[in-house]
Amino acid sequence: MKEKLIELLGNQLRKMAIENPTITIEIPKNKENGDFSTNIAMQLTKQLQKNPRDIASEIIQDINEPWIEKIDIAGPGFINFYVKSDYLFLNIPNVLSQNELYGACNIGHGQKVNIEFVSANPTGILHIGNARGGAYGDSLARIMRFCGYDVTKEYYLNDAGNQINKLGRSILSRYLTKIGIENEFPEDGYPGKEIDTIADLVYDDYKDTLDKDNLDIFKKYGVDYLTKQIMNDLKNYRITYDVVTSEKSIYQKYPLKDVIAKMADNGYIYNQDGATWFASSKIYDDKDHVLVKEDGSYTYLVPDIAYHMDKIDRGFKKIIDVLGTDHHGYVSRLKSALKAVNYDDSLLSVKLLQLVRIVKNGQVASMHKRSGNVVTLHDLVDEVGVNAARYYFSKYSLDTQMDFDIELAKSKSNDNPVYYVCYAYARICSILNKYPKIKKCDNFNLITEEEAYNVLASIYNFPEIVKSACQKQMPHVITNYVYELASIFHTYYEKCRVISEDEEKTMQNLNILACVKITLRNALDLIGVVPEERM
RNA sequence: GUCCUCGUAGCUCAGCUGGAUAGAGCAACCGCCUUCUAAGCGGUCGGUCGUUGGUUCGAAUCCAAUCGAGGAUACCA
Repeated sequence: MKEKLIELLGNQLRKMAIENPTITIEIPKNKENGDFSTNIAMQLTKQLQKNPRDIASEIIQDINEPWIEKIDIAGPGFINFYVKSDYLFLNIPNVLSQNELYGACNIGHGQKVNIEFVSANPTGILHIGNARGGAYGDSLARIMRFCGYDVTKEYYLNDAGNQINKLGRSILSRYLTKIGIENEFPEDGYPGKEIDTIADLVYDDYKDTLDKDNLDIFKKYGVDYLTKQIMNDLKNYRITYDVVTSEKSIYQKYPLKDVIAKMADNGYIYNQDGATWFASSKIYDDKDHVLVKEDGSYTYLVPDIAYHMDKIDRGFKKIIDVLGTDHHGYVSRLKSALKAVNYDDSLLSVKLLQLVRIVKNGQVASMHKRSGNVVTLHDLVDEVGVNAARYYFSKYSLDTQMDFDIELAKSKSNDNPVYYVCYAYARICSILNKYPKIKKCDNFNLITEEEAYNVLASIYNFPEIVKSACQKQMPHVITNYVYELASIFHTYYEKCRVISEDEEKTMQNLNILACVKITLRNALDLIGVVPEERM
């Protein structure tokens, strides 16, 4: 419909000798302002040196289309179109036949996209901050896939380096204590309960035969166990990955020496104070950074550069990293580095999410691992369920600083709007289940209620909403939409009885219900929520 | 100090590539269950869009300054 209007307006403007105007058609918030609206007349005021209302009337003066009921010029110069509502009814068979594909499009044209998210180090189990990034990354992936992108969801597993050494030493310490050897727990070690569990596992297999020379065994047990836990927690949160890339494998594929050599060839490397530095300030950064420390070991940046080279080499045209805002300084470093190795850094975009703060008894609590306030993803899903958790985190834009109130989440979970939306779905199912066979209608002459039009108009908008969520890379657009559709549906439900003596009208209403069901389900799927048929 | 993000109703948030009287939910108050699920519906109350300037026919939206909150500025990852 929008396309039709744009074409029509384009023709009108051509008659006025205006070529290639950028016409935007929007759907007015207020229904009194028509079904569709454009502000083109106001945008042309400068160019034409005329008052916008005059331009508008000139544009519309000889429009005579059967499908347009009325055209108004309103306010400062908006052109409002009132379209015959047939187009809403025409959409019904369309929704029913597209079914789980309703709302999908192909603006991605199969372009290869890599979305990396969560990627927590396997040194502990996932917490609530990972829940936010996870919900975002996974939903974005679903949306982009729905829009025709070839999406790879990826987890970068840091199974090497300093953090893992710490992990190994932590487990070793617990193990030694267990077999009665006195030792001190590493000051910078990981204190979690799971460390004890892993030490037990090692003991089960090796009894008391190990000592500090077997650090590699402890590291391996730690990484294996925690990776399994992490993946399991994510799976229960409805997140699965297409690819898990291990840091170790990157070392083999891209020897870190070579990476640095390449940067050196391009003149971005210098030595100072016994360390090897990257002159990132010559590119995007305001500071230089160390790549090889005085003791000869690499900083985390080097494997990360290699890893992103790998992503580009694998042919991805869009590379999206989802990170916490505390990594914000890292972006210019990494982009500089990619440029320094002659890779196209514009392929990489980083989504920064504000950190989740925990509120306990009205107080903002620190969520540091040592503080004991860590809320794990596992517990969260246990307490409130996947649907509520996914919905909650998909509701907010990435740059709101979210305060997560533990008590609220636990005690008043029924206030979560996810139930409002799922309730709409359950109401629909309850009616549809009474009619195992629904005849597809092609005539909706008995549907006259405004509430029904509103439902259909909302459904009609869905594909646009999906596109916009995809382009803006903002899944919360879907969440807001789904709530609105549920609300419009509830109103319709209260106002118009679906089932009545009039069989034909009942059938026509059931067709509408089926469309709402499809749209709700498709939209919820994009944010990882699976509604129940009953509640 | 420098850089980034945010500041919208009592609370939690939408709206931000400039457009029509700034929208939801929660909270408060008033109505609605003999009929398809009341986890619902209808209504009332509630806003100097942090502040001050600027650009514009038009600014919550863009620009500058300023105040406030959070974050980044490691030979940690």
